[in-house]
Amino acid sequence: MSETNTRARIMDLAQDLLREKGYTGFSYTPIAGALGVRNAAIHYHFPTKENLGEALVERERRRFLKWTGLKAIRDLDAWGKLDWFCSIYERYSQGGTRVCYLGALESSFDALPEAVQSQAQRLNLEMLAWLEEVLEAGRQAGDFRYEGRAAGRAVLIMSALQGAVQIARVTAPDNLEQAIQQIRASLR
Amino acid sequence: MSETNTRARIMDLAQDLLREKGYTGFSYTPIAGALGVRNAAIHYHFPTKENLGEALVERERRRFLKWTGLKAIRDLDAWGKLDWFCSIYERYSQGGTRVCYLGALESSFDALPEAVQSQAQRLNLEMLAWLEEVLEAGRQAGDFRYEGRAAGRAVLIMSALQGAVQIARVTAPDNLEQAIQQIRASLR
DNA sequence: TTGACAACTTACTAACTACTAAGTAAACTA
DNA sequence: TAGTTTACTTAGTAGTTAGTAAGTTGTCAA
Repeated sequence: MSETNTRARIMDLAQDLLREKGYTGFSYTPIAGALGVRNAAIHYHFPTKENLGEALVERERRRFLKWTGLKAIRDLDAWGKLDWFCSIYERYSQGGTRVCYLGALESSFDALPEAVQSQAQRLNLEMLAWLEEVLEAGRQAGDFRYEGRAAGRAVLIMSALQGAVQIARVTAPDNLEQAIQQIRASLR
Repeated sequence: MSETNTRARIMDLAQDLLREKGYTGFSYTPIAGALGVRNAAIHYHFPTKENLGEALVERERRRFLKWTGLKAIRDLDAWGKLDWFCSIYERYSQGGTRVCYLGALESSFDALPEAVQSQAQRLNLEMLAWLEEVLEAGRQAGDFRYEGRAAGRAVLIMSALQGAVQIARVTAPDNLEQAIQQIRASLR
């Protein structure tokens, strides 16, 4: 009865449910069902839903920080970095069936427990800060062309990606690609 | 015991709750509490939550179609129309406390009853279609400058506004204004 | 081989969810 | 003024939610 990776499997299932139905829309029972395990087993690994939610966003933050620290990413030029950032959202979208973490959490922010709110806020700020730096450096290197502050441009691009995965899900999956093309076009 | 506008007051309260906590995060009880009325009174006006949700989005669709049909809006130039569209989201944001209808609904789309899904989809397509037309006409008139299809640009702008009200709520309310400035800058 | 521990189980609980049936009081209508 | 309708009420329902306490079993270390 070892199967120590149950914890990780819970998180993977919870992640999918969160990004399908939102934070208030997912519960322990379907996770337990999919894992062939009782409800209380989930509570063994994550005593409260707040713990699980926090762990989910924390893992995503660790992943983002790990990736952005990688030489392979750091060595990319400005366009390469932008493409990588957009590809995160293409993966989130999963062909128009899901939305991104922040989109799923932020639209029901007032219903989130405090620990989840603060993790979501931190992930948001970390992604925004990284993107701002890429945009600033890219403009200075002559790769990007845009007006105004890099911080504002970062908000625009991240907002557009977050909004586009949501809109793509209810209209056409292709709309995410449309948005990404336009983001690229607006930086030339 | 007349007070016939209870129906409208229910909708107004439900609207606020929906845009604070999302569809699955709001329930009849707090609405009844705020109105000083019993739970069952809400069910008298809206038998099911699906009915209430549908009525909410339908009303928003009617409003959007009414406004866009108005001479005052139709007579605006391209920049004026764009500004009006952005102002919808400034109103939605309410100083960074709420999100827009579509953002609230789309991020938990798989948890919505069918009637609400289809209303949300229709509102989305109607807004996108209107914006596309404005962008196309604006480019032809020489007001806007951008590359690629107008439909793609419409997705970009609407995605950005929808995402920005969400991001503004958890970071800084000012971020919506930053995004709007950048939308404008990217059309010049 | 014993005892501690990890990873569960069974069997619950309290609170909340959407929803309903039956009754009531005031207003409007024939 | 009798009957109908409108806008509720009281008093429930069944289902789901997050969470808990106490017991069970396999693994491993001393």
